[in-house]
Amino acid sequence: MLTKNLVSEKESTTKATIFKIAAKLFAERGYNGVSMREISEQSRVTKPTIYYYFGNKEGIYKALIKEALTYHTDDLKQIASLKIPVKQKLVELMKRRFQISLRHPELTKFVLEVFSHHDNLPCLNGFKDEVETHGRIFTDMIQDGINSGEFGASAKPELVVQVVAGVLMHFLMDQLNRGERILSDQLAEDIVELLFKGLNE
Amino acid sequence: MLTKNLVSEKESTTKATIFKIAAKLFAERGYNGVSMREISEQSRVTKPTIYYYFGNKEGIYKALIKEALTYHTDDLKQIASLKIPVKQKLVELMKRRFQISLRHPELTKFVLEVFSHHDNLPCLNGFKDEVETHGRIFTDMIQDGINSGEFGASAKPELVVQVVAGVLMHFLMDQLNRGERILSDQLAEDIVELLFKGLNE
DNA sequence: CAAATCTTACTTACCGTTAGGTACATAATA
DNA sequence: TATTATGTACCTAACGGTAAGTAAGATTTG
Repeated sequence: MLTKNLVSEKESTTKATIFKIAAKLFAERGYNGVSMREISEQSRVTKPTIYYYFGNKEGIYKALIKEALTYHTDDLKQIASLKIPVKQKLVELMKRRFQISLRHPELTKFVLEVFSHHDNLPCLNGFKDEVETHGRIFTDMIQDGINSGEFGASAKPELVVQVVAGVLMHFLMDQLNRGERILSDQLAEDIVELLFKGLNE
Repeated sequence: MLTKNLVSEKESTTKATIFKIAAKLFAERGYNGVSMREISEQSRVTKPTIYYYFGNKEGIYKALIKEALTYHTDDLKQIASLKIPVKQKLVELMKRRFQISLRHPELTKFVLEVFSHHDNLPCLNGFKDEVETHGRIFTDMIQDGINSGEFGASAKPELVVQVVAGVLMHFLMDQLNRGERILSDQLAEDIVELLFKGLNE
């Protein structure tokens, strides 16, 4: 278990309320689709209160990204350090990402937004290092699998990373955009199994 | 080759100019990140001219999505009808998507936006049928591969579709967000080969 | 101890700017 | 001349942001 909790799970102070409402709205309609007025109204505080706590619009947005990114990177680090086969690490990663995505869909949206920044917002530039760190931990993990002989040597590590990351993100996105629940521990296992065995078996 | 050309390749009428500029801007900063004023200025026409041709802001956006979606669906249909192994169809699909993404990154962004609608824009609801059609063609194609024994029978068809689609979209997205060129025919072949053989070989 | 001051957490009321959109005049074309 | 295409000038609503003020508690000071 992670030591650090999510802000969105903290006590219901004014700041935390704004944080949670903003997360929900930004996740629903994106940065430019949400106004400060709307956040303030739904948070049942006045606009300047938001500015008091977060400085400006980018301030809240960045705070939300930071929160989500830090959580996911910490989680990945912890998985990477486990003493289990790499294949199991992939399963564990998928399971956890699926779970957090079900529990905190808003924050998951922010991570996806940063990793696949559709609209290039001014805010996202400051997080390249974080993203790179995340990517490096992931790459090292796959490389371990190849080095130890667990994965085939013919597989190019960077390619594998991209494929796995792509599949993971796709399923997260799919869940976020649907009503019904599609993610499950079983699905995580099935996906990794398919990637491992390939289409031909 | 496809019979239908892209609007963005048509002659340089006022309407086509607006269309192209709008595509570029929306792709760069998303629906809410672009103003009609900006489109009009960069197109070097006045605002009412845009309204004359497209009705309102959603009008241009929908026209762009329609264009991109139709093109991609037609292309997929054509690939599905080819008399080659399904594995080769996947390679062909990836190659073509890679190529179109390099030649028309803006329109590719619209397709990705519809398929992975981050911000749920009001405009996107009208395209669910189109998306479903696209998905069904794709699913049928994979099912063919399983039926014919080309793919392993143990693989669940829906899962395979999701995995392949996820990987494809991931690489398209990655290309769109980078400076250097990463997509190539060779990469398309490598990806399909990896998916086919699996990680263990 | 009490008056004065500072600090925190907010609100009221407003700013200048820009958003999407349009009524109407005019130019070009057929 | 009728229709199509484009420009001028403007509307209202909403935007992000802020200056100024305040109620309540903590802290300092006489």
